Amino acid sequence: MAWKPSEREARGYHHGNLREALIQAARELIAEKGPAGFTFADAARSAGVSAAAPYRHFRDREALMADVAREGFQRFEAMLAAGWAGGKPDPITAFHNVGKAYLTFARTEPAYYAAMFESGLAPDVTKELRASADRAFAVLRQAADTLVALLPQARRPPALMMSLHVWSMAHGIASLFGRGDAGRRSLPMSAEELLESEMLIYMQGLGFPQKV
Amino acid sequence: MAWKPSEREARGYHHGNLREALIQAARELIAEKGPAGFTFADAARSAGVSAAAPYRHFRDREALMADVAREGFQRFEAMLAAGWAGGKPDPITAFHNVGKAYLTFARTEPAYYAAMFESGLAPDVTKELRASADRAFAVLRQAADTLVALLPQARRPPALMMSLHVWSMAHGIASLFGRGDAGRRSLPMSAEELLESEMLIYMQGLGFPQKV
DNA sequence: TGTACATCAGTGAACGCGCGTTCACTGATGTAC
DNA sequence: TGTACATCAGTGAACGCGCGTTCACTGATGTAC
Repeated sequence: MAWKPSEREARGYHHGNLREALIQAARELIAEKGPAGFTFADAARSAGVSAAAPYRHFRDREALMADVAREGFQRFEAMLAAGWAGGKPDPITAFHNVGKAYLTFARTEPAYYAAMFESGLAPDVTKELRASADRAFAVLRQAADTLVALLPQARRPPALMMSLHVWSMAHGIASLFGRGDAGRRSLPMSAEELLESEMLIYMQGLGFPQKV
Repeated sequence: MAWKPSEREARGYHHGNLREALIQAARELIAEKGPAGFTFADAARSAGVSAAAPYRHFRDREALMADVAREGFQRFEAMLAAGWAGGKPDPITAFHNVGKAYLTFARTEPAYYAAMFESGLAPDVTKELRASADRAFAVLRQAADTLVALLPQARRPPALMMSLHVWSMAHGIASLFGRGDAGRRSLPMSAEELLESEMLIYMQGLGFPQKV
């Protein structure tokens, strides 16, 4: 194995990117022990820095948590948008893909997901957090807009309502069944299958054809 | 104001019902500050007892939390069963009432709800917890059994799947919008209306008539 | 290119605090006779 | 009905620990000239 400087030697007195390193450390600790399972001091320790250092970047633990959540919503938005893919190959398939992307995010990024939805943070503890959460929801909302437009005018549900319905399905499944962490409830089918079938039945109820 | 003995004077050396008092104290603290927002010592203090006393009744904080959750599931089961009311006046109406009961529970008992679903407890940290959770779910499951039997045999969905769908809807709405605590996301419609419409569309998709 | 200086982002020691946990104890209660 | 005794459910003092937070400090970096 080639010689590698110790982390401390390598970085010297200044860390260089402590802010991001703390967010990263917080994510790892949340993934390990849940959103309540770490302290400000823990995060500093994980980042290889003294307990006083984080104060240069975050007012307190909550401010750090809010930034983890904000970053999470940004990636969440990107993931949902990638699922939607501008409504390709067709809006209905794309809508199902948004649902899949939702669950994939919750499964592959349980720490972000926990910070976003289970950390006890108020949704508008900061303007930035609120805005990034709204932008993520807007992806779902916009997909719903496109979908309802496929229906004859007389039978169009409110797109906002539809997007809230789908959000609640996906969030319900993700938080009950769809997480990497141990101890979740187990199921006779995958979370993805469960959401897929649920959305299918729901959309049937709205009068959508299976394909467009 | 009439003379009233201080709590300590009134109860004397022995508390009499400390176990229940600690569960009650935990509930109040959870309602105030969230499931992570209290310590074992806090609970003792709230119950008016020394910090060592809880050890006579609970191994640690987690054991106390598990008992709060267990008690919560028992009341939850009762509430859902009351909503179902044996399928009266008709199964479809009764099914909607189960959904309403779900949200009512989450709203009126946010502390129980948090202990049950958001405390980070593993669902089977104790046999008793697991069993009480299963009994609550069984109410929903049994209602679904009754409902699917209304459909022509060829179009019956699996009742387990149906009950998981409805559970995820209700849980999703409850945890995103339907709580008493501050900081939840606000909505253009009530959580109840949202769930009612969601279930209606879903059941339409399964081919249920509006009434039976 | 070199030097002086301001600014920034860390350190590490210190503090007070509350928590979890143990322990020998003690007051109250229940029961055998 | 009274007494002795076992058991139970509390007390309160003590401990070690880690956290949050402040502070004067210092090493590194950037910039003006």
